[in-house]
Amino acid sequence: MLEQTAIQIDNQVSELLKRNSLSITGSRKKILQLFLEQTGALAHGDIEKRAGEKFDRVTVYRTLQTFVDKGIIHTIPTVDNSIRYALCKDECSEGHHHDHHIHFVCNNCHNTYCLDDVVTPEIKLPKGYSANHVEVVVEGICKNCK
Amino acid sequence: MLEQTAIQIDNQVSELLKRNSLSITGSRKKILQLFLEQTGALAHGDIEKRAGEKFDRVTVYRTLQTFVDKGIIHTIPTVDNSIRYALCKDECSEGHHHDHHIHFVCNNCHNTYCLDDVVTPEIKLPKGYSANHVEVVVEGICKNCK
DNA sequence: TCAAAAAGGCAACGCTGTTGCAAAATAATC
DNA sequence: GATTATTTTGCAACAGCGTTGCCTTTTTGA
Repeated sequence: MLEQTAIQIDNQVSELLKRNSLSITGSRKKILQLFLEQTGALAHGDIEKRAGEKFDRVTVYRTLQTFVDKGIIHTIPTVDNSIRYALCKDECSEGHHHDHHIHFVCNNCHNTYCLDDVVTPEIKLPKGYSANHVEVVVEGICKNCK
Repeated sequence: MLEQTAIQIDNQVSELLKRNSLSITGSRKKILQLFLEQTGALAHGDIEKRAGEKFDRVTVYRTLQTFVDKGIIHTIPTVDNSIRYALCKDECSEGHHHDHHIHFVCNNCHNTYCLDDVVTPEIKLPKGYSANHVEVVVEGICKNCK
């Protein structure tokens, strides 16, 4: 991956916001940047810590909600009941998430990763049940901690 | 399944508590009964509503925690970030849960079921990742709502 | 540049889950 | 069956998360 200058990232972020017809504001740019700089997923707490000195708690909540609504990020359920957020791949659009990948939580570094190349398996359900969506969360040790 | 009299259930509950070397108290009996009467899983809120008139919020929390510690119930993560609890099968013991089944959340009746017969699939992870535990939650329509 | 619209900040609130401590219930011993 | 030791409960208080309403500030678009 090529190194990007601050200005390039800034442009990338603004582009992304425009494409989703969102106003370009400080908090949105800052929070999107956090996601772009980050390989794993972010908990609300992480975001608040890193962006919270400049922005209000409420703004962070509202910004994340906006991003989820627009299909820019998606949520990941975790066993410890703390929602995490990660960037969606481009196929997602407003009100239509297509996160058919699995999620991986490292027990060592506690990062959450979207394993985009691992497709959720087919699950054979008992008679009478029909599936809409399958969520798979794997816990273990990630490649950086092994 | 045979109908059980109130006394039979009461005995069953007391037995279960004794087997786990727990004191037999009103709240524990009441909450265990709720689980035995119920096919699906229970959210904390459900339990508080149905047992909360007689017992304090805190007692419900502590009772559930005790049951989880003893391996009597297990937690189920959900997409909406509300923990649910369900009875463990007999193989579970103190500090050692073996819930290798998948969980099903109905989008219609919002019940959560343990599908004990559906085993969690093998997931092929990318190089460097190793799995400890796999959690599968399927959303859809259950057999009672189809 | 200016008005309209959108977003942010602040204060307040409700809900969830936790902790410490005293009172009550249960278990264990005689 | 009574008495003591242990466990559990209820109460009060608290911290954290997430939300809402309202007013101010920023952004947009004309």
